[in-house]
Amino acid sequence: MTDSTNPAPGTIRVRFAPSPTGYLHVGGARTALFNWLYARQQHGTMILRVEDTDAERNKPELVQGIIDGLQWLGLDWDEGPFYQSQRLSLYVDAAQKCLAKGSAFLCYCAAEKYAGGDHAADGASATEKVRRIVRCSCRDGKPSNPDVKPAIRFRVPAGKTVFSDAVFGDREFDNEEIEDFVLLRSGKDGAEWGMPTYQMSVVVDDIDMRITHVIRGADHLSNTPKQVLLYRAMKSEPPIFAHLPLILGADKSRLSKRHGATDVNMYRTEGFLPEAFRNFLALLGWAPGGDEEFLRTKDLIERFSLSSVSRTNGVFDRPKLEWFNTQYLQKLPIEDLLPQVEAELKRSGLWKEEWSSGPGHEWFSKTVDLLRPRVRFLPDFSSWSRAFFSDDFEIEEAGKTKFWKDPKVPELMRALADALAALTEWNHDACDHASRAVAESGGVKAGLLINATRVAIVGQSVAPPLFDTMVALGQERVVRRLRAAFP
RNA sequence: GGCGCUAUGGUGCAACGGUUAGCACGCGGCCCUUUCAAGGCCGAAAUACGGGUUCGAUUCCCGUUAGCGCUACCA
Repeated sequence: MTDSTNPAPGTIRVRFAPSPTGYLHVGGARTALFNWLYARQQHGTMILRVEDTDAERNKPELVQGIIDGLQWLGLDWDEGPFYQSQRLSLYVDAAQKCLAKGSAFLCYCAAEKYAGGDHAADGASATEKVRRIVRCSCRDGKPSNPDVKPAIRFRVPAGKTVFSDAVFGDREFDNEEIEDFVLLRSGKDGAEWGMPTYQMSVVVDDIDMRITHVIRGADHLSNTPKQVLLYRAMKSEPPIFAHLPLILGADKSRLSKRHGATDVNMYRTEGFLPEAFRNFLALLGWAPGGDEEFLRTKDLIERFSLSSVSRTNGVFDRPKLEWFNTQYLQKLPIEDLLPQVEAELKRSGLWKEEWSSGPGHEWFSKTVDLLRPRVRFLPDFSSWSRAFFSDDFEIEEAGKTKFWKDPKVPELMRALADALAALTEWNHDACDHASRAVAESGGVKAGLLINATRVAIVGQSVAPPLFDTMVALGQERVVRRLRAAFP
Protein backbone atom coordinates (compact mmCIF):
# COMPACT_ATOMS: atom_id res chain seq x y z
CA MET A 1 0.00 0.00 0.00
CA THR A 2 2.70 2.38 -0.83
CA ASP A 3 2.82 4.51 -3.88
CA SER A 4 4.51 1.40 -4.80
CA THR A 5 6.79 0.99 -7.52
CA ASN A 6 8.58 4.21 -7.82
CA PRO A 7 9.46 3.82 -11.43
CA ALA A 8 12.00 5.99 -13.12
CA PRO A 9 10.87 9.60 -13.46
CA GLY A 10 8.77 10.23 -16.49
CA THR A 11 7.52 6.71 -16.89
CA ILE A 12 4.29 7.21 -14.99
CA ARG A 13 1.27 7.31 -17.26
CA VAL A 14 -2.21 8.03 -15.96
CA ARG A 15 -5.49 8.85 -17.61
CA PHE A 16 -8.78 10.55 -16.94
CA ALA A 17 -11.51 8.75 -18.83
CA PRO A 18 -14.91 10.42 -18.65
CA SER A 19 -17.88 9.25 -20.62
CA PRO A 20 -19.91 11.98 -22.32
CA THR A 21 -23.25 10.99 -20.87
CA GLY A 22 -23.41 14.11 -18.70
CA TYR A 23 -21.46 17.15 -17.62
CA LEU A 24 -18.25 17.06 -15.58
CA HIS A 25 -19.51 16.36 -12.09
CA VAL A 26 -17.62 16.99 -8.89
CA GLY A 27 -16.67 13.32 -8.47
CA GLY A 28 -15.19 13.21 -11.95
CA ALA A 29 -13.36 16.47 -11.34
CA ARG A 30 -11.84 15.08 -8.17
CA THR A 31 -10.73 11.95 -10.04
CA ALA A 32 -9.20 14.11 -12.75
CA LEU A 33 -7.48 16.25 -10.13
CA PHE A 34 -5.89 13.30 -8.34
CA ASN A 35 -4.66 11.85 -11.61
CA TRP A 36 -3.26 15.23 -12.51
CA LEU A 37 -1.58 15.78 -9.15
CA TYR A 38 0.05 12.39 -9.36
CA ALA A 39 1.17 12.86 -12.95
CA ARG A 40 2.64 16.27 -12.29
CA GLN A 41 4.36 15.16 -9.12
CA GLN A 42 5.93 12.17 -10.83
CA HIS A 43 6.74 14.11 -14.00
CA GLY A 44 4.59 11.60 -15.77
CA THR A 45 2.07 11.76 -18.57
CA MET A 46 -1.60 12.62 -18.24
CA ILE A 47 -3.93 11.30 -20.91
CA LEU A 48 -7.51 12.33 -21.65
CA ARG A 49 -9.66 9.58 -23.07
CA VAL A 50 -13.33 9.89 -23.89
CA GLU A 51 -15.18 6.65 -23.25
CA ASP A 52 -18.05 6.95 -25.67
CA THR A 53 -19.02 3.36 -26.29
CA ASP A 54 -22.57 3.69 -25.04
CA ALA A 55 -24.35 4.55 -28.27
CA GLU A 56 -27.63 5.07 -26.47
CA ARG A 57 -26.59 7.55 -23.85
CA ASN A 58 -23.68 9.42 -25.40
CA LYS A 59 -24.08 13.04 -26.31
CA PRO A 60 -21.01 14.19 -28.25
CA GLU A 61 -21.75 17.83 -27.51
CA LEU A 62 -21.14 17.19 -23.83
CA VAL A 63 -17.44 16.57 -24.43
CA GLN A 64 -16.78 20.28 -24.76
CA GLY A 65 -18.36 20.97 -21.38
CA ILE A 66 -16.11 18.39 -19.77
CA ILE A 67 -13.06 19.90 -21.42
CA ASP A 68 -14.15 23.39 -20.34
CA GLY A 69 -14.46 22.20 -16.76
CA LEU A 70 -11.00 20.63 -16.78
CA GLN A 71 -9.47 23.74 -18.27
CA TRP A 72 -11.21 25.97 -15.78
CA LEU A 73 -9.67 23.91 -12.98
CA GLY A 74 -6.29 24.20 -14.63
CA LEU A 75 -6.03 20.46 -15.23
CA ASP A 76 -4.15 19.98 -18.45
CA TRP A 77 -3.24 16.78 -20.22
CA ASP A 78 -0.34 15.68 -22.37
CA GLU A 79 -2.01 13.27 -24.77
CA GLY A 80 -5.47 13.10 -26.24
CA PRO A 81 -8.32 13.54 -26.15
CA PHE A 82 -8.71 10.08 -27.61
CA TYR A 83 -12.15 8.76 -28.46
CA GLN A 84 -12.97 5.11 -28.01
CA SER A 85 -15.58 5.35 -30.73
CA GLN A 86 -12.70 5.94 -33.16
CA ARG A 87 -10.75 2.92 -32.00
CA LEU A 88 -13.38 0.24 -32.40
CA SER A 89 -11.36 -2.16 -34.50
CA LEU A 90 -8.88 -2.48 -31.65
CA TYR A 91 -11.52 -3.87 -29.34
CA VAL A 92 -13.03 -6.18 -31.94
CA ASP A 93 -9.59 -7.62 -32.66
CA ALA A 94 -8.84 -8.09 -28.99
CA ALA A 95 -12.17 -9.80 -28.36
CA GLN A 96 -11.64 -12.14 -31.27
CA LYS A 97 -8.21 -12.97 -30.02
CA CYS A 98 -9.71 -13.95 -26.69
CA LEU A 99 -12.18 -16.07 -28.59
CA ALA A 100 -9.44 -17.77 -30.54
CA LYS A 101 -7.47 -18.54 -27.41
CA GLY A 102 -10.50 -19.90 -25.66
CA SER A 103 -10.66 -17.27 -22.94
CA ALA A 104 -13.94 -16.08 -24.38
CA PHE A 105 -16.90 -17.68 -26.10
CA LEU A 106 -19.75 -16.82 -28.40
CA CYS A 107 -23.03 -16.22 -26.66
CA TYR A 108 -26.27 -16.69 -28.54
CA CYS A 109 -28.54 -15.84 -25.66
CA ALA A 110 -30.92 -13.10 -26.57
CA ALA A 111 -29.95 -9.84 -24.94
CA GLU A 112 -33.28 -9.80 -23.15
CA LYS A 113 -32.29 -12.76 -21.09
CA TYR A 114 -29.90 -10.57 -19.18
CA ALA A 115 -31.68 -7.30 -19.47
CA GLY A 116 -33.89 -8.23 -16.53
CA GLY A 117 -32.30 -9.86 -13.56
CA ASP A 118 -30.99 -8.05 -10.55
CA HIS A 119 -30.32 -4.82 -12.25
CA ALA A 120 -33.91 -4.38 -13.32
CA ALA A 121 -35.06 -5.38 -9.87
CA ASP A 122 -32.97 -2.70 -8.23
CA GLY A 123 -35.93 -0.81 -6.95
CA ALA A 124 -37.97 -3.95 -6.32
CA SER A 125 -38.37 -5.78 -3.05
CA ALA A 126 -35.85 -8.42 -2.08
CA THR A 127 -38.17 -11.32 -2.76
CA GLU A 128 -38.81 -10.08 -6.26
CA LYS A 129 -35.17 -10.09 -7.14
CA VAL A 130 -34.09 -12.60 -9.68
CA ARG A 131 -31.14 -14.80 -9.04
CA ARG A 132 -28.16 -13.53 -10.96
CA ILE A 133 -26.81 -15.61 -13.78
CA VAL A 134 -23.13 -16.11 -13.20
CA ARG A 135 -22.26 -18.77 -15.76
CA CYS A 136 -23.71 -18.46 -19.19
CA SER A 137 -25.03 -21.69 -20.70
CA CYS A 138 -23.26 -20.88 -23.96
CA ARG A 139 -19.81 -21.18 -22.44
CA ASP A 140 -19.47 -24.83 -23.41
CA GLY A 141 -20.68 -24.31 -26.92
CA LYS A 142 -24.21 -23.63 -27.83
CA PRO A 143 -25.28 -24.53 -31.33
CA SER A 144 -25.01 -21.43 -33.39
CA ASN A 145 -28.29 -19.83 -34.22
CA PRO A 146 -28.47 -18.15 -37.60
CA ASP A 147 -31.30 -15.95 -36.37
CA VAL A 148 -29.26 -14.43 -33.58
CA LYS A 149 -26.02 -12.54 -33.88
CA PRO A 150 -23.73 -13.60 -31.04
CA ALA A 151 -22.01 -11.48 -28.43
CA ILE A 152 -18.59 -12.40 -27.08
CA ARG A 153 -18.44 -13.25 -23.41
CA PHE A 154 -15.40 -13.73 -21.25
CA ARG A 155 -14.91 -17.22 -19.88
CA VAL A 156 -14.25 -16.57 -16.20
CA PRO A 157 -11.86 -19.23 -14.93
CA ALA A 158 -12.12 -21.01 -11.59
CA GLY A 159 -10.06 -19.80 -8.67
CA LYS A 160 -9.46 -16.50 -7.03
CA THR A 161 -8.34 -13.16 -8.37
CA VAL A 162 -6.07 -10.96 -6.33
CA PHE A 163 -4.71 -7.50 -6.84
CA SER A 164 -3.20 -4.79 -4.77
CA ASP A 165 -4.78 -1.38 -4.59
CA ALA A 166 -2.66 1.64 -3.70
CA VAL A 167 -5.49 2.97 -1.56
CA PHE A 168 -7.42 -0.08 -0.39
CA GLY A 169 -4.59 -2.55 -0.06
CA ASP A 170 -4.55 -6.21 -1.06
CA ARG A 171 -7.87 -7.48 -2.37
CA GLU A 172 -9.03 -11.00 -3.12
CA PHE A 173 -12.16 -12.02 -4.98
CA ASP A 174 -13.63 -15.44 -5.52
CA ASN A 175 -14.15 -15.99 -9.25
CA GLU A 176 -17.37 -17.81 -8.46
CA GLU A 177 -18.84 -14.39 -7.80
CA ILE A 178 -17.81 -13.01 -11.17
CA GLU A 179 -20.23 -13.52 -14.02
CA ASP A 180 -19.23 -14.34 -17.56
CA PHE A 181 -19.32 -10.73 -18.66
CA VAL A 182 -19.75 -9.51 -22.20
CA LEU A 183 -16.71 -8.18 -24.03
CA LEU A 184 -18.26 -7.36 -27.37
CA ARG A 185 -21.93 -6.67 -27.92
CA SER A 186 -23.84 -8.44 -30.63
CA GLY A 187 -24.25 -6.69 -33.93
CA LYS A 188 -27.37 -4.81 -34.87
CA ASP A 189 -28.79 -3.68 -38.17
CA GLY A 190 -26.66 -6.02 -40.19
CA ALA A 191 -23.39 -5.17 -38.46
CA GLU A 192 -21.35 -8.17 -37.48
CA TRP A 193 -20.49 -6.81 -34.06
CA GLY A 194 -21.77 -4.14 -31.72
CA MET A 195 -19.82 -1.83 -29.48
CA PRO A 196 -17.33 -3.17 -26.95
CA THR A 197 -18.35 -3.04 -23.32
CA TYR A 198 -16.62 -0.88 -20.78
CA GLN A 199 -14.64 -3.80 -19.35
CA MET A 200 -13.19 -4.60 -22.74
CA SER A 201 -12.43 -1.12 -24.01
CA VAL A 202 -10.94 0.09 -20.76
CA VAL A 203 -8.49 -2.78 -20.54
CA VAL A 204 -7.53 -2.71 -24.21
CA ASP A 205 -6.91 1.02 -24.07
CA ASP A 206 -5.05 0.98 -20.79
CA ILE A 207 -2.75 -1.65 -22.26
CA ASP A 208 -2.40 0.15 -25.57
CA MET A 209 -1.72 3.50 -23.92
CA ARG A 210 0.72 1.91 -21.49
CA ILE A 211 -1.14 3.22 -18.46
CA THR A 212 0.83 2.52 -15.29
CA HIS A 213 -1.64 3.79 -12.67
CA VAL A 214 -5.39 3.54 -12.91
CA ILE A 215 -6.74 6.18 -10.53
CA ARG A 216 -10.54 6.19 -10.53
CA GLY A 217 -13.63 6.16 -8.36
CA ALA A 218 -14.20 3.37 -5.85
CA ASP A 219 -17.37 2.41 -7.70
CA HIS A 220 -15.01 0.46 -9.92
CA LEU A 221 -13.45 -1.54 -7.12
CA SER A 222 -15.87 -4.42 -7.65
CA ASN A 223 -15.19 -4.40 -11.38
CA THR A 224 -11.47 -4.57 -10.99
CA PRO A 225 -11.17 -8.35 -10.69
CA LYS A 226 -12.87 -8.70 -14.07
CA GLN A 227 -10.30 -6.40 -15.56
CA VAL A 228 -7.42 -8.16 -13.88
CA LEU A 229 -8.70 -11.39 -15.40
CA LEU A 230 -8.75 -9.72 -18.80
CA TYR A 231 -5.19 -8.48 -18.43
CA ARG A 232 -4.13 -12.02 -17.62
CA ALA A 233 -6.00 -13.38 -20.61
CA MET A 234 -4.26 -10.86 -22.82
CA LYS A 235 -0.91 -11.70 -21.28
CA SER A 236 -0.42 -8.24 -19.90
CA GLU A 237 0.62 -7.13 -16.45
CA PRO A 238 -2.17 -5.16 -14.76
CA PRO A 239 -1.35 -1.57 -13.81
CA ILE A 240 -1.40 -0.30 -10.27
CA PHE A 241 -4.94 0.49 -9.22
CA ALA A 242 -5.85 3.32 -6.89
CA HIS A 243 -9.52 3.64 -6.06
CA LEU A 244 -10.80 6.90 -4.68
CA PRO A 245 -13.58 7.09 -2.09
CA LEU A 246 -16.85 8.43 -3.43
CA ILE A 247 -18.26 11.88 -2.80
CA LEU A 248 -21.64 11.95 -1.06
CA GLY A 249 -24.32 14.54 -0.39
CA ALA A 250 -25.06 16.02 3.02
CA ASP A 251 -27.33 13.09 3.89
CA LYS A 252 -24.58 10.62 2.95
CA SER A 253 -26.43 9.31 -0.03
CA ARG A 254 -24.89 9.44 -3.45
CA LEU A 255 -24.31 13.03 -4.53
CA SER A 256 -27.05 14.18 -6.87
CA LYS A 257 -28.73 17.33 -8.11
CA ARG A 258 -31.02 17.47 -5.14
CA HIS A 259 -27.98 18.13 -2.96
CA GLY A 260 -27.17 21.22 -4.99
CA ALA A 261 -24.98 21.70 -8.00
CA THR A 262 -23.01 18.67 -9.14
CA ASP A 263 -21.89 20.21 -12.41
CA VAL A 264 -18.45 21.74 -12.06
CA ASN A 265 -19.27 24.43 -14.59
CA MET A 266 -22.04 25.69 -12.35
CA TYR A 267 -19.50 26.55 -9.71
CA ARG A 268 -17.64 28.60 -12.26
CA THR A 269 -20.87 30.38 -13.12
CA GLU A 270 -21.55 31.05 -9.47
CA GLY A 271 -18.22 32.79 -9.23
CA PHE A 272 -15.98 30.41 -7.35
CA LEU A 273 -12.28 30.76 -8.02
CA PRO A 274 -10.87 27.65 -9.68
CA GLU A 275 -7.94 27.73 -7.24
CA ALA A 276 -10.36 27.51 -4.32
CA PHE A 277 -12.45 24.78 -5.86
CA ARG A 278 -9.36 22.75 -6.62
CA ASN A 279 -7.96 23.11 -3.12
CA PHE A 280 -11.30 22.10 -1.64
CA LEU A 281 -11.54 19.06 -3.91
CA ALA A 282 -8.00 18.00 -3.13
CA LEU A 283 -8.81 17.87 0.55
CA LEU A 284 -11.89 15.72 0.08
CA GLY A 285 -10.56 12.23 0.58
CA TRP A 286 -7.00 13.20 1.13
CA ALA A 287 -5.01 15.22 3.63
CA PRO A 288 -1.35 16.10 3.65
CA GLY A 289 0.52 15.42 6.85
CA GLY A 290 0.53 18.30 9.28
CA ASP A 291 -2.37 20.59 9.88
CA GLU A 292 -2.23 22.84 6.87
CA GLU A 293 -5.45 23.33 5.00
CA PHE A 294 -4.75 26.17 2.64
CA LEU A 295 -2.38 25.00 -0.04
CA ARG A 296 -1.04 26.41 -3.22
CA THR A 297 -0.96 24.24 -6.30
CA LYS A 298 2.73 23.71 -5.90
CA ASP A 299 2.28 22.37 -2.35
CA LEU A 300 -0.59 20.18 -3.48
CA ILE A 301 1.58 18.60 -6.14
CA GLU A 302 4.55 18.15 -3.85
CA ARG A 303 2.68 16.65 -0.96
CA PHE A 304 0.17 14.47 -2.74
CA SER A 305 0.42 10.74 -2.23
CA LEU A 306 -1.87 7.88 -3.15
CA SER A 307 -1.15 5.97 0.03
CA SER A 308 -2.55 8.75 2.16
CA VAL A 309 -5.84 8.85 0.30
CA SER A 310 -8.75 8.06 2.59
CA ARG A 311 -10.88 4.94 2.15
CA THR A 312 -13.97 6.59 3.54
CA ASN A 313 -16.61 8.18 1.35
CA GLY A 314 -16.75 11.89 1.98
CA VAL A 315 -19.53 14.45 2.17
CA PHE A 316 -19.39 17.44 -0.14
CA ASP A 317 -19.48 20.31 2.34
CA ARG A 318 -20.50 23.50 0.62
CA PRO A 319 -19.85 25.86 3.55
CA LYS A 320 -16.25 24.73 3.55
CA LEU A 321 -16.00 25.31 -0.18
CA GLU A 322 -17.26 28.85 0.37
CA TRP A 323 -14.72 29.37 3.09
CA PHE A 324 -11.97 28.33 0.70
CA ASN A 325 -13.31 30.78 -1.82
CA THR A 326 -13.18 33.74 0.57
CA GLN A 327 -9.71 32.69 1.62
CA TYR A 328 -8.48 32.63 -1.96
CA LEU A 329 -10.24 35.87 -2.74
CA GLN A 330 -8.14 37.44 0.00
CA LYS A 331 -4.86 35.63 -0.35
CA LEU A 332 -4.42 34.97 -4.04
CA PRO A 333 -1.59 37.06 -5.52
CA ILE A 334 -3.36 40.15 -6.86
CA GLU A 335 -2.03 39.56 -10.36
CA ASP A 336 -3.82 36.19 -10.41
CA LEU A 337 -7.05 37.72 -9.21
CA LEU A 338 -7.19 40.76 -11.47
CA PRO A 339 -7.88 38.93 -14.75
CA GLN A 340 -10.73 37.06 -13.11
CA VAL A 341 -12.30 40.28 -11.85
CA GLU A 342 -11.80 41.83 -15.26
CA ALA A 343 -13.63 38.94 -16.88
CA GLU A 344 -16.45 39.34 -14.38
CA LEU A 345 -16.78 43.08 -15.05
CA LYS A 346 -16.78 42.44 -18.77
CA ARG A 347 -19.52 39.91 -18.29
CA SER A 348 -21.65 42.45 -16.47
CA GLY A 349 -20.82 45.28 -18.85
CA LEU A 350 -19.06 47.42 -16.24
CA TRP A 351 -15.55 47.07 -17.59
CA LYS A 352 -13.78 50.16 -18.87
CA GLU A 353 -10.82 49.79 -21.19
CA GLU A 354 -8.87 52.52 -19.35
CA TRP A 355 -8.36 50.07 -16.49
CA SER A 356 -6.22 47.73 -18.54
CA SER A 357 -3.01 49.74 -18.34
CA GLY A 358 -1.22 52.74 -16.90
CA PRO A 359 -2.71 54.73 -13.99
CA GLY A 360 -6.14 53.22 -14.71
CA HIS A 361 -4.76 49.77 -14.11
CA GLU A 362 -3.09 50.90 -10.93
CA TRP A 363 -6.40 52.27 -9.68
CA PHE A 364 -8.16 49.06 -10.67
CA SER A 365 -5.62 46.96 -8.84
CA LYS A 366 -5.85 49.02 -5.65
CA THR A 367 -9.60 49.03 -5.74
CA VAL A 368 -9.86 45.25 -6.18
CA ASP A 369 -7.43 44.90 -3.33
CA LEU A 370 -9.65 47.10 -1.17
CA LEU A 371 -12.76 45.16 -2.07
CA ARG A 372 -11.46 41.59 -1.91
CA PRO A 373 -11.67 40.96 1.85
CA ARG A 374 -15.43 41.49 1.76
CA VAL A 375 -16.30 39.75 -1.47
CA ARG A 376 -17.54 36.14 -1.36
CA PHE A 377 -17.97 35.34 -5.04
CA LEU A 378 -16.64 36.87 -8.24
CA PRO A 379 -20.01 38.35 -9.30
CA ASP A 380 -20.02 40.37 -6.08
CA PHE A 381 -17.56 42.67 -7.78
CA SER A 382 -20.31 43.63 -10.19
CA SER A 383 -23.17 43.73 -7.73
CA TRP A 384 -22.05 44.41 -4.20
CA SER A 385 -19.17 46.62 -5.39
CA ARG A 386 -21.03 48.18 -8.26
CA ALA A 387 -20.67 51.77 -7.00
CA PHE A 388 -16.89 51.50 -7.29
CA PHE A 389 -17.04 50.74 -10.99
CA SER A 390 -20.10 52.64 -12.10
CA ASP A 391 -22.08 55.77 -11.27
CA ASP A 392 -25.23 53.91 -12.06
CA PHE A 393 -26.25 52.44 -8.72
CA GLU A 394 -29.21 52.58 -6.37
CA ILE A 395 -29.19 53.67 -2.73
CA GLU A 396 -30.68 50.84 -0.73
CA GLU A 397 -33.62 51.59 1.54
CA ALA A 398 -32.18 49.56 4.40
CA GLY A 399 -29.14 51.82 4.46
CA LYS A 400 -31.25 54.97 4.64
CA THR A 401 -33.40 53.54 7.39
CA LYS A 402 -30.44 52.45 9.37
CA PHE A 403 -28.08 55.40 9.05
CA TRP A 404 -30.04 58.41 7.86
CA LYS A 405 -32.72 58.49 10.51
CA ASP A 406 -30.99 61.16 12.63
CA PRO A 407 -32.50 64.56 11.68
CA LYS A 408 -29.06 66.13 11.67
CA VAL A 409 -27.89 63.99 8.76
CA PRO A 410 -28.89 66.21 5.80
CA GLU A 411 -27.22 69.25 7.27
CA LEU A 412 -24.11 67.24 8.14
CA MET A 413 -23.87 65.79 4.67
CA ARG A 414 -24.08 69.19 3.05
CA ALA A 415 -21.37 70.51 5.35
CA LEU A 416 -19.23 67.49 4.61
CA ALA A 417 -19.62 67.93 0.88
CA ASP A 418 -18.41 71.49 1.18
CA ALA A 419 -15.50 70.53 3.41
CA LEU A 420 -14.41 67.73 1.09
CA ALA A 421 -14.80 69.89 -2.00
CA ALA A 422 -12.41 72.36 -0.46
CA LEU A 423 -9.64 69.83 0.11
CA THR A 424 -6.52 70.40 -1.95
CA GLU A 425 -5.10 66.99 -1.13
CA TRP A 426 -7.09 63.82 -1.53
CA ASN A 427 -5.86 60.98 0.62
CA HIS A 428 -6.96 58.88 3.58
CA ASP A 429 -5.78 61.26 6.30
CA ALA A 430 -7.10 64.39 4.64
CA CYS A 431 -10.55 62.81 4.29
CA ASP A 432 -10.34 61.54 7.84
CA HIS A 433 -9.51 64.93 9.35
CA ALA A 434 -12.03 66.84 7.31
CA SER A 435 -14.81 64.40 8.17
CA ARG A 436 -14.10 64.32 11.87
CA ALA A 437 -13.97 68.10 11.97
CA VAL A 438 -17.43 68.27 10.40
CA ALA A 439 -18.75 65.76 12.92
CA GLU A 440 -17.27 67.67 15.79
CA SER A 441 -18.62 71.06 14.80
CA GLY A 442 -21.99 69.43 14.17
CA GLY A 443 -21.90 68.01 17.67
CA VAL A 444 -22.24 64.36 16.67
CA LYS A 445 -20.06 61.29 17.03
CA ALA A 446 -17.84 60.57 14.06
CA GLY A 447 -19.50 57.18 13.62
CA LEU A 448 -22.85 58.73 12.85
CA LEU A 449 -21.39 60.83 10.05
CA ILE A 450 -19.22 58.03 8.75
CA ASN A 451 -22.08 55.57 8.46
CA ALA A 452 -24.39 58.11 6.87
CA THR A 453 -21.72 59.10 4.38
CA ARG A 454 -21.06 55.52 3.37
CA VAL A 455 -24.68 55.06 2.39
CA ALA A 456 -24.59 58.29 0.39
CA ILE A 457 -21.48 57.54 -1.63
CA VAL A 458 -21.78 53.79 -2.30
CA GLY A 459 -25.50 53.32 -1.77
CA GLN A 460 -25.27 50.66 0.91
CA SER A 461 -24.54 50.27 4.58
CA VAL A 462 -21.78 47.74 4.04
CA ALA A 463 -18.56 48.66 2.27
CA PRO A 464 -14.84 48.92 2.96
CA PRO A 465 -13.63 51.49 5.54
CA LEU A 466 -14.97 54.90 4.59
CA PHE A 467 -11.80 56.90 4.02
CA ASP A 468 -10.27 54.18 1.89
CA THR A 469 -13.50 54.12 -0.04
CA MET A 470 -13.30 57.88 -0.56
CA VAL A 471 -9.79 57.61 -1.90
CA ALA A 472 -10.84 54.85 -4.27
CA LEU A 473 -13.79 56.83 -5.58
CA GLY A 474 -11.91 60.11 -5.93
CA GLN A 475 -12.82 63.60 -4.82
CA GLU A 476 -15.06 64.50 -7.72
CA ARG A 477 -17.29 61.44 -7.40
CA VAL A 478 -17.55 61.62 -3.63
CA VAL A 479 -18.59 65.27 -3.61
CA ARG A 480 -21.00 64.77 -6.49
CA ARG A 481 -22.68 61.78 -4.87
CA LEU A 482 -22.97 63.56 -1.56
CA ARG A 483 -24.65 66.55 -3.20
CA ALA A 484 -26.91 64.36 -5.27
CA ALA A 485 -28.10 62.54 -2.14
CA PHE A 486 -28.61 65.77 -0.17
CA PRO A 487 -29.26 68.67 -2.52
C1' G B 1 -31.09 -11.29 -2.18
C1' G B 2 -25.43 -12.23 -3.18
C1' C B 3 -20.57 -10.19 -3.04
C1' G B 4 -17.54 -6.15 -1.63
C1' C B 5 -15.95 -1.52 0.80
C1' U B 6 -16.28 1.77 4.89
C1' A B 7 -17.29 3.39 10.13
C1' U B 8 -13.26 9.34 15.13
C1' G B 9 -17.58 15.76 17.03
C1' G B 10 -22.77 18.17 12.29
C1' U B 11 -18.70 18.09 8.08
C1' G B 12 -13.45 17.14 6.16
C1' C B 13 -9.02 15.17 8.08
C1' A B 14 -4.96 13.74 12.50
C1' A B 15 -3.68 10.32 16.26
C1' C B 16 -1.15 4.21 12.63
C1' G B 17 -1.25 -0.44 20.95
C1' G B 18 -0.10 3.98 25.92
C1' U B 19 -2.25 11.56 24.03
C1' U B 20 -6.00 15.79 28.91
C1' A B 21 -8.23 12.06 21.40
C1' G B 22 -5.33 17.11 17.71
C1' C B 23 -6.42 20.56 13.38
C1' A B 24 -9.83 22.92 9.97
C1' C B 25 -15.06 24.23 8.30
C1' G B 26 -19.59 25.19 10.63
C1' C B 27 -21.89 26.74 15.41
C1' G B 28 -21.90 29.95 20.26
C1' G B 29 -19.33 33.83 23.15
C1' C B 30 -15.64 37.68 23.85
C1' C B 31 -11.94 41.18 21.81
C1' C B 32 -10.89 44.54 17.82
C1' U B 33 -14.02 48.26 15.32
C1' U B 34 -16.46 53.16 11.27
C1' U B 35 -20.75 49.34 8.61
C1' C B 36 -19.73 44.38 7.14
C1' A B 37 -16.08 40.96 6.56
C1' A B 38 -11.27 39.55 7.99
C1' G B 39 -8.22 38.68 12.26
C1' G B 40 -7.24 37.24 17.64
C1' C B 41 -8.96 34.56 22.03
C1' C B 42 -12.41 31.21 24.47
C1' G B 43 -16.27 27.41 24.29
C1' A B 44 -19.86 23.30 23.11
C1' A B 45 -19.28 18.96 20.24
C1' A B 46 -16.62 12.42 18.45
C1' U B 47 -13.87 7.05 18.78
C1' A B 48 -21.59 3.34 15.91
C1' C B 49 -22.89 -1.19 19.16
C1' G B 50 -21.36 -6.00 21.31
C1' G B 51 -17.72 -9.52 22.05
C1' G B 52 -12.69 -10.93 22.06
C1' U B 53 -6.75 -10.40 21.86
C1' U B 54 -3.57 -7.48 25.20
C1' C B 55 -0.83 -5.08 31.20
C1' G B 56 -3.35 -1.53 28.02
C1' A B 57 -7.48 -0.59 22.64
C1' U B 58 -9.74 4.92 18.42
C1' U B 59 -5.85 1.66 16.68
C1' C B 60 -5.66 -5.68 15.91
C1' C B 61 -9.66 -9.90 15.28
C1' C B 62 -14.97 -11.54 15.08
C1' G B 63 -20.12 -10.41 15.02
C1' U B 64 -24.18 -6.76 14.73
C1' U B 65 -25.95 -2.34 12.78
C1' A B 66 -25.71 1.54 9.31
C1' G B 67 -24.10 3.89 4.77
C1' C B 68 -22.17 3.24 0.11
C1' G B 69 -20.64 0.34 -4.20
C1' C B 70 -20.95 -3.82 -7.65
C1' U B 71 -24.27 -7.51 -9.10
C1' A B 72 -26.33 -4.57 -17.59
C1' C B 73 -25.06 -6.69 -24.56
C1' C B 74 -24.21 1.35 -18.70
C1' A B 75 -19.70 3.51 -17.85
